[in-house]
Amino acid sequence: MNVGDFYFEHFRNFVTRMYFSLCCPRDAGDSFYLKTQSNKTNYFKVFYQLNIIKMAGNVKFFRFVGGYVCGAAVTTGSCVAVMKLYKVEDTEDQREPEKGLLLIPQAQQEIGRYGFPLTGAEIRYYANHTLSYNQAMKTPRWVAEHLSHEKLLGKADRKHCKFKPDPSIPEPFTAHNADYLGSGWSRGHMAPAGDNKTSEQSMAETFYLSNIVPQNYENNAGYWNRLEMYCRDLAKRFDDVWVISGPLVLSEEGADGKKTVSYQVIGKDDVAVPTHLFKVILVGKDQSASGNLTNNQSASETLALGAFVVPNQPIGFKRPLTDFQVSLSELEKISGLTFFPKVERTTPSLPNLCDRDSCQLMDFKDFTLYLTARKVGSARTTVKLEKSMAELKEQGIAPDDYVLKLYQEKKKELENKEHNRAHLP
DNA sequence: CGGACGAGGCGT
DNA sequence: ACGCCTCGTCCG
Repeated sequence: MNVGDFYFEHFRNFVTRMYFSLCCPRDAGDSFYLKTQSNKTNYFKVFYQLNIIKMAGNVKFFRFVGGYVCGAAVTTGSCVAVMKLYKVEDTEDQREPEKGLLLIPQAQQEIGRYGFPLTGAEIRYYANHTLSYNQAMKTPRWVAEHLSHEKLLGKADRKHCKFKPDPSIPEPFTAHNADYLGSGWSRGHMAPAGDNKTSEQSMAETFYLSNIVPQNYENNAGYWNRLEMYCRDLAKRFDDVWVISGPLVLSEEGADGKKTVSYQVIGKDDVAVPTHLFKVILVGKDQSASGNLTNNQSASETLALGAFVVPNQPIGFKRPLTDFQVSLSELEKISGLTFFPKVERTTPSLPNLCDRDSCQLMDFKDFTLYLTARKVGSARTTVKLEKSMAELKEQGIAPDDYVLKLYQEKKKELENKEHNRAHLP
């Protein structure tokens, strides 16, 4: 195959794909997608939007457009133009491979006459998180978020939120609360509620079951919780923190040496229970103020990345986070995902987050003090208040100044309240 | 911070 | 009478 044939093949493929993409049903998410495409694909956007609007439902017109694009490109005979189109194809492909397209070979038109299978894996956008859903597992494939110091301030309260099916997920593919309740598994957030203190709306959206996976109770409230806290802590030391989290079902090697993938499903919807959870953390410092570096240069010099795979089971305080760190390429291989595709993969690989930062989770003492502070702050009776403090003592931990101050303030408040109530007429 | 669960009120 | 929701309580 010579160079000309090579480009022609890709060009033909592109045009064919575009043809089908115009014919396939598209959901509400797609128009949003168009608005968010990079400048690189601008001309494609215009073409797409104009024609989808003007010619909706007119198959003949689609054929005409296909021919027009084909003819125009061919007559220019420009390799540059073809390469440009090829680039666009790449972008589109990566985004929604199931809605592929186009023209040509008669054979493809016949094969796709009634459309190709849809996976529902398109990217879904929420106020403060983004995800791709797995309709077979009834869980997300991955959930992405961006943390910053400012975004973590706020008073939104999870007590006002409820777990519920994501209204944007088709009913046959969504999980329900009943699947989880009494199953022995808790509803574990991928994008944590605690990352959405600034907005009741964005916090409420993290309670959609599209953002939830069946998670071991102790893991959820313990180790994974502390990992999420560490991510929020990173936002104090770095300008930007990007986090991508999701479930995994990893194979296990049996006594006979055969590797097998096996996982529980729960409820009438058969929600898949992951064997592991992953979290990829990318941090960056904004150096735009400090110099004349280009964006790319500054990015490559200030980014650091850590990838972690944590078993979906109780994990104590003895295990350091680094025990669960894996290389990005390793995680990509087992997850089937390519993370942060816009970050240049040069050698050597990105700086290790755990070299640039501690990767240390809160220890038992600090974590227990933190929980005690929460309980003291929310105590509604002096009995509960004293109980929280007694528990702390039982665990051999002396209250620090913060807990002590909180305790004394709360004690006064509750004593007054209870005294008044007792003397009410 | 992360969760579940039971009692009681409300609508059918 | 039953199911659903809210609230309060409980645990790590």
